[in-house]
Amino acid sequence: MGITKTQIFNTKQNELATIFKVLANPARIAILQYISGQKACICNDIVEEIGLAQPTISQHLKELKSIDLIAGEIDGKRVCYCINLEKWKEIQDLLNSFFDKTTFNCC
Amino acid sequence: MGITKTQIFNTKQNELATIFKVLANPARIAILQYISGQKACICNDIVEEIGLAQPTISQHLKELKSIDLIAGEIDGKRVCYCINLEKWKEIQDLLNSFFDKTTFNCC
DNA sequence: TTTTATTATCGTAATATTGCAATATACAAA
DNA sequence: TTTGTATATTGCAATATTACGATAATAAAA
Repeated sequence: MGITKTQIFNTKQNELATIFKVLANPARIAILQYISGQKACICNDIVEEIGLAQPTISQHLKELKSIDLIAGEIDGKRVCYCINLEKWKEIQDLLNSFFDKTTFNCC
Repeated sequence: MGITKTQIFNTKQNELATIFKVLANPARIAILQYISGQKACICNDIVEEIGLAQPTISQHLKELKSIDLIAGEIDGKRVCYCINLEKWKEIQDLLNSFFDKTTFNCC
């Protein structure tokens, strides 16, 4: 049905899945890598860098913002997107916790 | 278009996205947690445990198998799914490497 | 004010994903 | 062999995602 039965699962499971979903796209991975690689605060050279249309990039940025992975700072007519370090580390910890807790094998 | 322009991105970016995509579903998270929580080798009590139809679970298991996150051992008419510890840790390392390399902020 | 540049939103087309009923397959037990 | 049980596959309906053209919104520059 294309719809996920979130009611069946607990909050943590759904939260984890949501985070993974935001990261589950090479364009968004590339955007994150590009933003983090810049020393100065960079705006939408991202569009030129990535090679997707401006509305597409804008939409991907919105999804990254939806879990606070990045933040946009308005600078005149430009917007500067930066990685939200606090959230970034929080998510890394959350994923590691998932991987560590799920490491026991049954065979 | 629902289709991702993978040609635009490099192998590592696509690989990362694929891994995230497999994990981007609460049912698959729950399956992994359930499998790893069992001391004995557990088969499809998963269907009963999770609360989705058998074909649905079977499909999710197939996706988890597609990146070797789990392996299925045939035991008579039953199949025992276990976490592939080696791959599991490999993926955890890969994700940590992504998070570590992408930690520099621009603002 | 008009123009230009930057970013966001809307609408839409194409493809992907989720979920399940029906069915097929494989194997063990009777 | 037949029956029952466990798992996989197929086919389909519903919804989600990806991408982009057109357009709106915003702000600086002319």
